[in-house]
Amino acid sequence: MEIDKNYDFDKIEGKWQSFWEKENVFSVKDNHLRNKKKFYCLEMFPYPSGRIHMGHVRNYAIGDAIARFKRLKGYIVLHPIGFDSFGLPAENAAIKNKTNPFEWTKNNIGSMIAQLKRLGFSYDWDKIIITSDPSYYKWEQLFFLQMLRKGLAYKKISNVNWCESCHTTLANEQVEDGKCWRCGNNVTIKNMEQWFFKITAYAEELLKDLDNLKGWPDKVRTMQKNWIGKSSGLSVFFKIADFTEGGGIVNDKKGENDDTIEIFTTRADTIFGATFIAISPFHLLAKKLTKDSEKKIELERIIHNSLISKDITEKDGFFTGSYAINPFTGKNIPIYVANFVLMDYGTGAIMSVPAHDTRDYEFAKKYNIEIIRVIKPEKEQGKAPEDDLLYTLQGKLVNSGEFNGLFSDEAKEKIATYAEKMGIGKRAINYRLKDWGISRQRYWGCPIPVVYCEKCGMVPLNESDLPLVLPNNVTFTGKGASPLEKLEFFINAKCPKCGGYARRETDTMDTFVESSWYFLRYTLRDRDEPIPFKKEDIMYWLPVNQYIGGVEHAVMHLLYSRFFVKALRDLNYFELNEPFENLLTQGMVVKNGSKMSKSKGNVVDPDELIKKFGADTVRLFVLFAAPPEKDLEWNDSGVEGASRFINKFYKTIITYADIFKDIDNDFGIEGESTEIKHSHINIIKKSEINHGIKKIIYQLGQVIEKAEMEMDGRYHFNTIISSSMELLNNFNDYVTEGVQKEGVLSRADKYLLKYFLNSVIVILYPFIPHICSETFEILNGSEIENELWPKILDTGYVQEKCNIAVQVNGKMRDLIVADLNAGEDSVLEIALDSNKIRKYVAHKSSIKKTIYVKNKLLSIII
RNA sequence: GCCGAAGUGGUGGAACUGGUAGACGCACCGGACUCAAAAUCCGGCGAAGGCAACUUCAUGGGGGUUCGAUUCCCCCCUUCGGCACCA
Repeated sequence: MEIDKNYDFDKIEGKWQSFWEKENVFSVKDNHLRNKKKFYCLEMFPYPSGRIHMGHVRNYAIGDAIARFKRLKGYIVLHPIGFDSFGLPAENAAIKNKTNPFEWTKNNIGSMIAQLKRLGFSYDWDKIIITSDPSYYKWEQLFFLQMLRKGLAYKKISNVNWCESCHTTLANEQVEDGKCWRCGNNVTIKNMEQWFFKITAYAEELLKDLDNLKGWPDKVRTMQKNWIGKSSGLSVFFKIADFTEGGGIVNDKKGENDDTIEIFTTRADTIFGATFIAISPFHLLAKKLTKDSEKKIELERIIHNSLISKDITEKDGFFTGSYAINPFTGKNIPIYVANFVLMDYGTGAIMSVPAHDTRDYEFAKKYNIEIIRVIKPEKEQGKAPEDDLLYTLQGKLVNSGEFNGLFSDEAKEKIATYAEKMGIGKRAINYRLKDWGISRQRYWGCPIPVVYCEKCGMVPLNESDLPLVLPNNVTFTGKGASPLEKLEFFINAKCPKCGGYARRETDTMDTFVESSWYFLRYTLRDRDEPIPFKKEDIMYWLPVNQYIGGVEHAVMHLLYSRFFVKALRDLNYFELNEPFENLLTQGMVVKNGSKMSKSKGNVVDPDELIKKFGADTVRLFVLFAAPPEKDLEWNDSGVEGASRFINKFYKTIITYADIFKDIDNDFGIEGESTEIKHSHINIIKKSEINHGIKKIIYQLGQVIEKAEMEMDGRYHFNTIISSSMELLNNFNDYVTEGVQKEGVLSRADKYLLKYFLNSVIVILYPFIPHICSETFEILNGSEIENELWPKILDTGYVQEKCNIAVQVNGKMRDLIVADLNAGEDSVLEIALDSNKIRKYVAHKSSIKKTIYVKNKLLSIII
């Protein structure tokens, strides 16, 4: 082949990209390799916005490095890509530009595929997934029906989050700081009928299994743990007193709960200090107990305010006029409606202990409610007099009858036991996690396969009628409800049960549903098979060995996916508990300290960079500039540095290509382990090897080892790359200077130098695959894809001398040279010989103690 | 407010289980090549003092453990992230 003198990245990258594509190099198709060890490498799939941005480049460069490395290590690697193609932007574009979401999405996917291919990622393109395709969401609809049957999907009326700008409801996880996660608009509360997935049924398992996810960052595990928010405590029943200021409650005997309020507390030790009951404005009893017409207006006002915003700026409430009996003190305590009590946590009612809870304290102060102290700090500290009334930590019980003198923990236990014995309470566990609201009042999503029949009510579609295809010919006004509601031909349906008229569900599913199982679908080889995936494939490929994506999905996507896998497991699809074994959350790409965004004008366009420097350079910089979990500060001259290295690398190879042309790679070193030896024709004697070469081969060995370690989960590619740069510098130094000193290269030397260069090429291949494919071909005339990770060679290199740091009284005073593995005595001799040391240590007799770390350090204490 | 992570040269970042702080880049400075520039190559590069060899100080600040601390412990400061009336 003809070798270009100059590095022409366009030509080289184009050549290898079309080779990879034509030969389908990265497609996993061989079913007979199943006895090989597998590796499932997955990056979070993108939304097809139309353009790849630097965040994607980073995410996929990391994934590609891992995938390519594992192939070199002999694994059979599944490395797929797809598009999370349902979602609002397509619909918004349709409204704004009068485009069709199908067309818009299709075009975007097309241009993004081209960009991904131009970056040279080693995807198995045969496995591509497009979630807005009926062949994909058909299975999602099937899962929905099966979950419905199992009670894991259900519909209920409740207060849900509503985003006015996206014109749809949102799941709890999708509200950040009281705002919509997508558009940042303020979220209000609406009372609506909605579909839910019963993720709470798995709360305990989702929590417990976090402990097994050792390959996840602690940060993400903690976030999920806090999100699930398990707390154990006590449910206590407070009887409502018969006599009230308002004239007594009317017990209509409809429910026996009418004379009892159940509360939940984690601080049962403070129950003697409960001086009022606070109930949520949405609590059933709030209406019932509020008789007074003025107070009814109060209640309406508080409810109204709670619906406008999730934020409570000030504590607000009123006395209902009724009292409850504290079962421990027997005293009547007032029942308040309070805006800070959440309806959807616990029972929607609390016992309020103003002396020991900040919120209750604030409320009690505002409404002049009695404050009784029942916990004494273990150590009284000097505090301001007002603060004296509020103490929220644990301590010793006072004013608590027979429980006086106990410490909080013990008291909680005893009080719970007592309550259970007396039938006035029971131990209870509550979770902060709420069921996953999946209804979206939008068009561009997976249709929910149910109808509403006038006679039969809600009826699920027959499985054989799936997919329920999202209609194409839709007009977008951008106003009011989902366009589906106006589509007569879509809405009007036949009831699967009675055949009568039925109205179709017009809500679509949250797009997080598609991303909750796409990693399972990738495993299916033949997409025409009438199944979502094969159990056998799932059991072989899953769990994903390495998952890579942004930390912004720590709770949403990653929690939903874990739930989905458990739910599908319980629908008997497979036996798998967790989808993702190892998780890497990469940092953002930032410029001038802030996230790249159009509004800040600091966006770096990957296309322009590729045009100017090539894909390898962009990838190299992205991996070199920072370890993956950290934010990456963009730096234009840093990219030039990466480009410089790649040019130098290319030049080095072509400069020496001629020397190594006829040197084959099949050789062995005398004394090498037996199983390789017999196949070698050429055995090198250690004595034939130049010392300088032994040295760089030794250094190479250290880098191979280090790279293996990093690729085993820490993935600090930046250190591998910097060591490789050093290796190449050493090589150049050796061939320009060392050879002159040591004389002509023997054949043995050439074997080793070629091995050296090939090894460096292979080490760098995961990061800059195009130039490594090219240079490997130049040196060997074959494809690097058939190559394996380099073995460490023992050339018999012995580092005869080593540097030893000498400290006197803990301060570094000199660096001395000693024989490798020299004993302490001889090292001390050399140290005492040094002028620098002698300045501090005049006589050997003045040494009190020495500490010696072999080949490293001698610490002298005088 | 609560929980968590991180603070190292001008800059991005190295430093495996406590053992030579600043690897490898970038920027900058000097030199070579050139009519000149770019590119490339060679050299320098934490701070302060000194002609110098060298000395002192230095991993956000303060303390501690240790012969020895960027690394372990305690307190504080700053930045970032998560949760935010979850009873």
